[in-house]
Amino acid sequence: MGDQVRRNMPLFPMGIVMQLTELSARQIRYYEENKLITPARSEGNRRLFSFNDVDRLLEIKSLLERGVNLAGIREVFEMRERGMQPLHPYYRKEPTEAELHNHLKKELYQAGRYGKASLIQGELSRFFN
DNA sequence: GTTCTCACA
DNA sequence: TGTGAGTA
Repeated sequence: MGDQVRRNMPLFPMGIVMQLTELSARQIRYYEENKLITPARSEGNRRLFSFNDVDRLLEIKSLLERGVNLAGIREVFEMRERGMQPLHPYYRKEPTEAELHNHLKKELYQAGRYGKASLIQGELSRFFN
């Protein structure tokens, strides 16, 4: 058995994953709806999460706390799966206060010009990569 | 007892 | 996102 298959082996039920990630069942199911994770199912239709699923949930939680929305997170995972770069969230460089302020200042300016502040989060995902 | 889907005084 | 209903 390779590590790859071991990582994707369906093992944990909802309750365990909730404790491991400190996310509510509601949130976990919601992220699944958005295709951020695709846990397997038991015969009784119970979700069975793999080690990778838990890992991804922790990343989702981390990105969410940094202001990235689900669409942005989807892009992050998509890029990684397309083998663009071995970018691991923990290797990613944290933006400095100055960079962040400057970036938000520009975003808010653009948002003001077009009247859509909702673009901020989507743009943010690119900034963090 | 736990998880699932669905829906919202 | 929380929460309650009614199941499996």
